[in-house]
Amino acid sequence: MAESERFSRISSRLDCSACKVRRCSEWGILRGQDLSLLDRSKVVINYRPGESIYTQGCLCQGIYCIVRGTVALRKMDAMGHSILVRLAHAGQTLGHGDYFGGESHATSAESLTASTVCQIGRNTLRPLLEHNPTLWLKFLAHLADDLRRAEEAILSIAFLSVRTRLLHLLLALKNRYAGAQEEGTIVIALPMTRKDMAALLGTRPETIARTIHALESDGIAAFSGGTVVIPDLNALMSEIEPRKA
Amino acid sequence: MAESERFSRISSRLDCSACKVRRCSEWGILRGQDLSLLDRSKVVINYRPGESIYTQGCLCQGIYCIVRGTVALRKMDAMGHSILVRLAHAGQTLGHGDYFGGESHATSAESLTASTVCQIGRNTLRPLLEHNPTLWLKFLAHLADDLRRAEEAILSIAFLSVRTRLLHLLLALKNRYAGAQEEGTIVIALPMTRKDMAALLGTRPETIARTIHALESDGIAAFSGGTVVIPDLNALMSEIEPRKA
DNA sequence: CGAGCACTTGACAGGAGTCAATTGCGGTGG
DNA sequence: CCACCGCAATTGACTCCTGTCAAGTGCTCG
Repeated sequence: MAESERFSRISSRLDCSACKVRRCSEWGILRGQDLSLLDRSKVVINYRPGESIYTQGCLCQGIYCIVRGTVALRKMDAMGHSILVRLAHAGQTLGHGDYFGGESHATSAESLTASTVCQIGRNTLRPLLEHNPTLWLKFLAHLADDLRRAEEAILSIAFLSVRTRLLHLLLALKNRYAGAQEEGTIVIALPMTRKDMAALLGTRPETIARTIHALESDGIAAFSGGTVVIPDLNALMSEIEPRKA
Repeated sequence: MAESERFSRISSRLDCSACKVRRCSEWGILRGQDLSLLDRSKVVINYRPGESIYTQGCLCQGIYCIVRGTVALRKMDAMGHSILVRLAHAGQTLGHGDYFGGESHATSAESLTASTVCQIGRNTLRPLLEHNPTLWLKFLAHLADDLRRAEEAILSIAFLSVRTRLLHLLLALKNRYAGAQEEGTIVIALPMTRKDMAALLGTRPETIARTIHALESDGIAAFSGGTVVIPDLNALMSEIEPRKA
């Protein structure tokens, strides 16, 4: 592949002070000395689709910041079953839970698209936290949000049908992956396979395929490869919203 | 009830520096000024079984530390379904996720047994965190652990049968609620109702009753009201452990 | 004693998992 | 250029676990 010849694992230098995604992330509050320490110490790594960023059970070396691309966090149990815990996007931080919680990674991170990730090691992180107490708060807020989402995922797996969960997923994907939309019609470019959708909803690929078929029969959504067209968002919404008792 | 006449909502003073559970909690690192600030500022509240400590959606006023008793954290969705997110025991902290993550509580806390809880308000917490950076780390580690457990709960609901999940639950309860055991026989005093066990496993009370019946038929566990007897732990374990492929 | 709740049990239906076969697509190599 | 391989996706057939509805029991409390 021509592109693979041009691919370089370690990026040429990226300037943190000019980094757009930094401002939306935990690192947005850094200034002066701290910012230049971050800039000097970080390691910028490029990943191709499907490549592993870190692996569940392995030693946690630091914290990762996504500059570009979409990353999937997966978790496996003892029997080899695996779920997709969540998707992470540019500007978001990875591995903070593992870094603060224990020595090893509780999940695996895999780049879904071509991605660029900055790795911030322990020795960099420590002085940054000492100089910026606000940074603690940022990570706490992030973790608290992760926890809230995980608890909501438990509720949704326990009580909602696969069909309803899939509709919720489409709604969530719309906010980030919706393309040009014409007169109320919504077009979403799915960032993952059916298999991953199944892993995200805690079900199996076959069930996803069947549910997709049902949605198409009902005219709620039309799937074609990695693209979904939702002709009428209201129809989708009205099926999601809890009926009054 | 005679006891209810003696019940007092606000406790007479408890001395933090003599508090045994404090040493196992986040507050164990506090010394001197900070410790006496905590001691002066905390509010000690007693709860009877079933009483609410805080409610999902309400404003988060601070952080809670359990001195005595067992507390259930519940979460409800828009349709009124509710799960029991986790149990919390003496020495554990409540509400830290909500305090750092947002303005309102993402779960409700309800005392299952007679409990005593210390409330630490925002104005107390702020100076404590400023003087003790380690405290940040403690809360981060606690949240990271909560998150890890929540993710494992998702895995278990998605892939394990109710029967297997119930066995896992018994195993977890054994560590904390197992009473006097004679020659390998394990006796557990359940701290909750069947309904709560169902809410903890993401299923319904009827299914719990049926699964309990099946376990008794198989001689794995004998339920009698709030007591479980497990005659052979190995039989239970061998059903849980993943079979080799 | 009656009300209410926790728990149990039965009958029943349906959603979702499993196994298996088939199709379609993209990449590889001859 | 085309055959072949591997993987994603689909579809069918079938099972059964689990939720739902309903009735009944036993206990506690007022």
